[in-house]
Amino acid sequence: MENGNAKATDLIAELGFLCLGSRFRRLGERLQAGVSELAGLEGITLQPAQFPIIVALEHGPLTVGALARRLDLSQPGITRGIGKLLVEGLIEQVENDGDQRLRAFTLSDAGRALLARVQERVFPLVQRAVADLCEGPADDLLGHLTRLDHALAMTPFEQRLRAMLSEGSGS
Amino acid sequence: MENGNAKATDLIAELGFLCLGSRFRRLGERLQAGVSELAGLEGITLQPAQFPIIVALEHGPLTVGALARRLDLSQPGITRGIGKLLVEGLIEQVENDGDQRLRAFTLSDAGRALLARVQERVFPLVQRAVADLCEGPADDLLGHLTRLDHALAMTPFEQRLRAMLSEGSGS
DNA sequence: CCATTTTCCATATCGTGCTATATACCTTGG
DNA sequence: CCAAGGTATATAGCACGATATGGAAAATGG
Repeated sequence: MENGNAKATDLIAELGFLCLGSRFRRLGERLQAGVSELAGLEGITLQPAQFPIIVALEHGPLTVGALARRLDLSQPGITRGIGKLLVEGLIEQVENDGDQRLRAFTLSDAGRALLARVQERVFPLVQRAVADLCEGPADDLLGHLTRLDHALAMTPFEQRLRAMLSEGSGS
Repeated sequence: MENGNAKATDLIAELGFLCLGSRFRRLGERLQAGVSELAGLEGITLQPAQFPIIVALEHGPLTVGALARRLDLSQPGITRGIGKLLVEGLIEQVENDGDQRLRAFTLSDAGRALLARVQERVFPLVQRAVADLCEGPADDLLGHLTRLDHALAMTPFEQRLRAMLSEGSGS
């Protein structure tokens, strides 16, 4: 998105409940982009969709199917995410003497270190930035979404996160 | 998503403001899938992301850039959507004697007919289904999202739309 | 008036969700 | 004990958001 200002003419927002799917996707895209940029600034190259996976693995190994159920995402999506994390050496396959169909994974030392870093340096900022974003006179869902869209148009999420960075998170 | 029940273990939902991007995308995906299926049942093969484009063209031609600004989507996304609509004969390029960089499009007769059909047969059901989905004790955004996720897990959006179809929309 | 910059659109490619289907392993029944 | 069916994962490919970049037309300015 090169146009930072959503104008007063955002048709998808005007449509309200119609095209709400597009709207959610747009929002999700922007939020993930912000998280991704912040992580990059912290030297963390993880892509946004990998975060929930490593969080899920925090307390012990899980199989592909278990991850899919835990995150309520499709199994092929998990398989893909797992592949990336394996390549980056953040997770390891767990030895398994039993059912040979199962593939369980656990965080590697590098993965645990990265998760700790994420939890210390990234998540608190994201938490604050999103909470800020969601502030305001609570109304209905559409009101929330409109406020979100508008707030994001005024100040992109990445910028909000950068602001938190420089503001008061010096660890 | 083959597992219709989100369990009580949806980690992405548990994470609250963290991973909200993934959550929005998941929701958007499901809503669009429902709309797509409903449209299919009505004999309308449009993909969900095309709806806002044809709605935007309802009141006259727009250029690629104007559409991108109107819908607050990226220009390449619009170019792609335009391409599909052209192939299906739902829009036509407008003659243009002036600036040769501009490409403006307008609804064809088929496109206008389809839009009318969408507005009559699809949008009212979507409106009702989403409104139902969003009902409940209005609280904060996360409450809304949790309710949405949960409601969608209990009864998929497609099923809700189909219910509306059989219920009382016999036009 | 020509060179440079800007604007508009197209193309290439990526990330992340999905479905459908193939494959390999396990389980079960006859 | 083997055939049939079920389950777990992988692969293929699509939809739809995005960014980055290229080419052509227009605007600008020296």
